[in-house]
Formats: sequence, C-alpha cells, structure tokens
Amino acid sequence: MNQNNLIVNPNYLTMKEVQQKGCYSSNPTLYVSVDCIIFGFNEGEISLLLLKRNFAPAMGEWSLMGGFVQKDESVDEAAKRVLTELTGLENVYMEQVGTFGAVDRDPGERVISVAYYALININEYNRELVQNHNAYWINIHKLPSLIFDHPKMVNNARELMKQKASIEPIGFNLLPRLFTLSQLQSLYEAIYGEPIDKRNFRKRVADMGFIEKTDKIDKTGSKRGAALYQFNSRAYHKDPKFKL
Amino acid sequence: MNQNNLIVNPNYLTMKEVQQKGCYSSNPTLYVSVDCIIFGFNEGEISLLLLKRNFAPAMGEWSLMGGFVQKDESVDEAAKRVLTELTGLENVYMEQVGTFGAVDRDPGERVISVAYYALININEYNRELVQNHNAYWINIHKLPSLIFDHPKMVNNARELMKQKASIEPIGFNLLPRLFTLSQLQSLYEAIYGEPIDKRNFRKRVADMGFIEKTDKIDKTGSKRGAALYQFNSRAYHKDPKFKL
DNA sequence: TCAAAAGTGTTAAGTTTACACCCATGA
DNA sequence: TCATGGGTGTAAACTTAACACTTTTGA
Repeated sequence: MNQNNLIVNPNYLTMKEVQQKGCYSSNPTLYVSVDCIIFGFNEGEISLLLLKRNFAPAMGEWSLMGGFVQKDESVDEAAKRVLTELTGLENVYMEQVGTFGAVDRDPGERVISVAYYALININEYNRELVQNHNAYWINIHKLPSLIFDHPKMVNNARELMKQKASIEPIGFNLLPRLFTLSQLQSLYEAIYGEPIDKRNFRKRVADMGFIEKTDKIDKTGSKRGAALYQFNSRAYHKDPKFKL
Repeated sequence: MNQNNLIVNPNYLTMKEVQQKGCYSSNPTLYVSVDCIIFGFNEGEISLLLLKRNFAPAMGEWSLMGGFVQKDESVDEAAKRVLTELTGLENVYMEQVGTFGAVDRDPGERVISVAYYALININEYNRELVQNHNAYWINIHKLPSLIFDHPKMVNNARELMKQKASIEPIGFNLLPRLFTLSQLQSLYEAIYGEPIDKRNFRKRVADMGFIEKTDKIDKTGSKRGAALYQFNSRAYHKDPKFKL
C-alpha cells in the first residue's frame, strides 16, 4: 500500500499533520473478520459445518463460523483460531478463498471478511465444542439460506476446492488415514458432482504411485472386504504429479 | 463473521457492554489497503507498472501502487480507484489475487492488504499521472527489489493470471483492439514463458471462432503485412469455450 | 534479389473414454 | 446359493504435438 489517496481523499491531512501523525492516520480503520467454509465428507456426501446462530446479529439464522481478526494475529492465524474454536482441531488444511468487502455486506457495521475453506475428517472433531456453538453438519445439497454474502463465499469455496482437488492431493484431508478405493472414488464423485468410471479411476490411482495399498482390509463396506490404502506424502513430494 | 471470539478474547466485554456497544466493538479495527499488480505487454515482453516511491514510508524504494480502503467504498472499488488514480483508466479488467495479513507485513502499522491484478493496454494510459506518481514500466524479468510482501503479491498474481489467461479470454486486455496473430502468439508465449508452435496456435485460434479476421492489414510488423484480428465478445459469450 | 515475417496441413504420439465380467464372502 | 460390493484390461475416439515449405514485399 501507499498513501497516494491522500491526494484525492477529501479528508486529507496537511504535510505537517502527516509528519506528526504518520501517513496512515488520515485513513480509516475497519473491522476485519474471517469466515470458514468447513467441508466434511461422509457416506458419499459432502457437508458443511454451519452455525444456527444463538447470538446477535442475525440470531436464529444460519451462517458460517467466523470471528474478528485481532491485533496480534495474522489473518491466516485468525482463520485457524476460529476453526479451532469450533472444532478443537489444529493443523487443518485451509486455503484462502478471497476477501469480501462490499460496504453493506454486514448491515450492522463496516466489516471486511476474508473467507477460508477447511477440509476436515468428519469423524474427528470435538463434538462438545460444536454443540456449544450450536453448529451442525448440513448436506451441501440441502443448505439453508445463509446470512450476508455467505452464500457467495460458499460457492466460491466450492469452485476453488473442486479446482484444487483435481490437481493437488488435498482430498485425503476429508478421509480417514486409511480408506478404500471405493471411498476415494465416491469422494471425488461428490466433489465433481458426476460419476467416474471405476476402472479408469483405479488406473489413474495406480499410475500416481503414492496412493499405497496397505495389508489391512476394510470389512465394513462389503462382505468380501476391500483393501485399505493410504496417501504417502513423502512419495508424492518426490514426484508430485496428481490428477484425479 | 460472528463474534464467537468474544468467548476467548481476553479483552471481551460483559453482556451489558455488548448490548450497549454492539457485538463489534470488543474487536479491533485495522487499516485495510489495496495493492495493484498492473500488467502491460509490449514488444513481446510483459511489464509491471511500479512506483519509485517519492513519499514515506520506504521512500526511494520500489513498490506496487496502492491505497487505503475508505469507509464509503468497497474493497473492489478501492482497487479500481487506486488504478484510476495512477493510470486515468476506467473499466479495466481486474481480479483479486488475495489478502496479505501478516502482523508485521508493513513495519509502520498493522495494515492488511488485498492485492489485485490489472491488465491494461500499455499504449493507453495517462502518462502525466504516471509521471506524477513517479511510476515506470519495468520488464517482468528485470524487477527491482520490492518493499514488504509485494514480491509475493507479484508472484501470486503472475501465477493466477497465467492460469486464468489459459482458460478465459482475458489476454486481449493487454493488446490493442486490433492485433495480428503474431502479436497474440507472442503475448501467450510471454505469459507462459515458453514458445508455442505457430501452426498449432493458429489452428486453436481458428477453432474458437470468436477471434475474427478483419479486412485491415498491419504493415508495421512486416513487409508483407499481417491480417488484423479482433476479439468478438458477443460471439465468445454465445459459445464460451476458450483454450490457448 | 533477398531478408524477414505471414501464412498454411498432415501425421504420429499420447491421452481419455467406453465398456463387462469374474471374485470373495456373509447372510 | 445368491446378493453385494471388490477387483481387473483392452480397443476406439479424441486431443495434442511435431514438423517445413511457400508467399509477399520493401529495402
């Protein structure tokens, strides 16, 4: 940034004032918040963790989990903190979606919000925290109306996640450490919103080389049992070519 | 956003205070700025319009053009305003790159900055404004050291622009309205940083159908003269399949 | 007359898609 | 024994990449 808008800003300061107060203080400060689009995957369906707000503003309505950026934390850190407040999870895969800065986006005050999406294993979060926040997993095809510009945030996050998941191995964050190829395929079918040919899918998985078969068998999904696989991050980084 | 961080923020207010002051005021406000990565294209090379700062902070150093978000404008509008301040141009193609929010990114004050890239026709801008701002076109392969996290902003913008230019017809914003296929190819070679086969390139252009040959000839680039083409936006929107 | 950029098709290689049956097991 | 999900290969269609010569004209 710089302060060239001093020149055109009708509230500009004199040179003396700038020297006294620094070049920043002729400008306003704003609330900055973060909002989290939290993806989970279960039984072939993607869900979002949403709040049924039991606090103002917009009490009683549905929203993303969010919070304000504090003085002593980066925006990324704020997003992580807010996610941890709700889920108890640390070291979660998160990516910035973008910043939403319309003047009236929050009718209560001028707030600029930076949206992030997170991918979590839907079986591993702190249920008590989630309950305390009055948050629920909602199937992505059955979302309620969301407050403010949260619907736009969700759409952008879905697009971005889909795009990213097709070229980088981020989908594994939505699965348990060990998963069957049927689960993996079903995840990608949910992400893309379309069916995938089983043989072509398995061929691609095999060709990548870093999705490793373990000697463990999952017997819960079928009588015959399916081999459990794991993502080998080290092998991926040696030859990071991903395409699903 | 919501104010759940009231619960963990050590500076939280009592319920009474919240009701009096609203749920926002327990949180800090921050400076929010925008920074513009302004791309131009000339003679087969991409350049950025950069400031040699003749004002504090970081006087004498190189930076992106930026400015602070004001109370009465959206973040997008701030980015447009700042671009117009420097170039005199309106209705410029701009896209948000992302938000940079490290606590110490600006050593002078806590400032969160939203980066945008802009694509402009390097022949059409207000030279006087640019001169007044002490701004210069710098070849992207010969960039000076930039202040703060501006190098990261530039890298992210380049990546994003490259990605976007390959799937959407945004490159035309860097060219005159009428251009030769050699110019277009040279632009894409500059964007991708690698040579493109001429016959394959022209085949793809022809297949798309919305890059139209005009009856005008450019005689400046060769003795023989090359046909001038134009991008037909209407035709593109009828059948928006782009790939270069 | 020649240097310099404009313009033009075909073939091989690689990638993607479509497709159907047998296997192992628990109920 | 049979219903259920697990597991496997091949051929056709399509896409991408490689490649070289003729044209025009001003200097």
